[in-house]
Amino acid sequence: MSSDVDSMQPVAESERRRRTRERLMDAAFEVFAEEGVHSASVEAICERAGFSRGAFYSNFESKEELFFALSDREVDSTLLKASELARDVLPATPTDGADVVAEVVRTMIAFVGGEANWHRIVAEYRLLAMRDGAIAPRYVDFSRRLNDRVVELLQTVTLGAGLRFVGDLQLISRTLLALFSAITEDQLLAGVAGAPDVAAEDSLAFDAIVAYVHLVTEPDED
Amino acid sequence: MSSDVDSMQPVAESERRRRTRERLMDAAFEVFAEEGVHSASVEAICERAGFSRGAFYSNFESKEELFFALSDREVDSTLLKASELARDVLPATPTDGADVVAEVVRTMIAFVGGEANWHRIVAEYRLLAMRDGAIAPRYVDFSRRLNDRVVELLQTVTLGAGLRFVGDLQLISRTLLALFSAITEDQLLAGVAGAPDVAAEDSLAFDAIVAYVHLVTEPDED
DNA sequence: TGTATCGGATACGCCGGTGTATCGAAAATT
DNA sequence: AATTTTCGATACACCGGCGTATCCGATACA
Repeated sequence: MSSDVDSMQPVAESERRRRTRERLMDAAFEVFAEEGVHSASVEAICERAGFSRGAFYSNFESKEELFFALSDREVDSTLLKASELARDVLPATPTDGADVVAEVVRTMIAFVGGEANWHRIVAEYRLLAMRDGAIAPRYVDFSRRLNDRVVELLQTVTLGAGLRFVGDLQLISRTLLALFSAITEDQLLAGVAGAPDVAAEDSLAFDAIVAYVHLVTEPDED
Repeated sequence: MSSDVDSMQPVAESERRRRTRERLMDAAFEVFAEEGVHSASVEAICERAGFSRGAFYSNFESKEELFFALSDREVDSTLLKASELARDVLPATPTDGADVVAEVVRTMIAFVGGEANWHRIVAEYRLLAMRDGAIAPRYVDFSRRLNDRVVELLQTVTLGAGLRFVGDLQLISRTLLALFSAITEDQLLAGVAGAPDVAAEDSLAFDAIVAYVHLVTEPDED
């Protein structure tokens, strides 16, 4: 028997193994975004990562396990970014524009909108959840945690020109998330079709969200 | 040469052929919703429809062509239903409840919310469009036409207790559509996970939409 | 430096699904 | 009723991708 009876855990994976898994997940992120989880072949993922299928099956049991590992990693990263947005980015937004709300919305779009592939993956994650009872709880949990994070954000943040959110923050957060989804989707769709670079402002949803924020904010007596 | 020089068009398809195509589309509708367009095999669709693959390739060039034909059919049907909603269903909504807005929203959910599979297909349609420049324009067109239809609806409809929408109807429509999407997704997700039958009211998005409608309506001086 | 272990590469057999070519029955046409 | 046309069924060859078993080089350890 082992001399150390306490170390029965699956023995911390080697650094090499960890790197390999990361590279496979990086590759899967791209391939999933481009082709979709179902169409993406294990072969394509391995090729992108510069590994063989042998490496893959040595690190993951199946494509599904890889997808779960990947989604966990990206969900954590997304929640971290949301915190960062509330803590660092939003407070630094310039407040000299004509419409402060539009400025803030623009800032948020710029912050999260660049991640086109992540939006594609979230959209597919949601879709998979709408079909598969094994995936649904995972996605719902992500969705709930993201909403909670945004509620925190709304609680702590005061917009540039002394504007403050009023009303039920849960509901406001839910509405904002729905509208932000709509904006990023509009942008993706425009990008995928002809138009090379459309500004967020071109989206109907952009105006919708600005109008909405105006409805649910009021001057903050400070 | 033909005696009738004018009839060079692809000669109206036979009734039999039309029925076969319909049955194949019906089957594809289900299979696409359950498994997704990519994973759905032509074989599975044919089996569901009670045909062989021979029949399929005699009627459609490929799975993609079938998908386009199907989406056209369903998009038309959806737009028709939206008109029906504005013309027949909404005017008949009871107005005796405590919260007329909630009542109207419930009615609309009941009207469109039953179509779980259609929502799955729309979600995938959107996702495919976000990846493929050939599909994007089709989806954007659908999305735009649906929004226009809802704008018409908002223009003509007056809610039960003499409430009227005020503000930019385009933006309101866009917001409502985003929130309705959110509600139906919440319901689907809850259904797919454990919960057998959750009421629309259990969705955070339901409260969000009721709150929003209150924000953008005012008494109609009639 | 020798040896053991680990981790990725290679090679193999297998299967589901594809698209086509051919055939036969049913329907339309005369 | 005879014949032509239409349309779906059947059969076939083919391929991409899968999962495994085995091998071999690199790395860790003594």
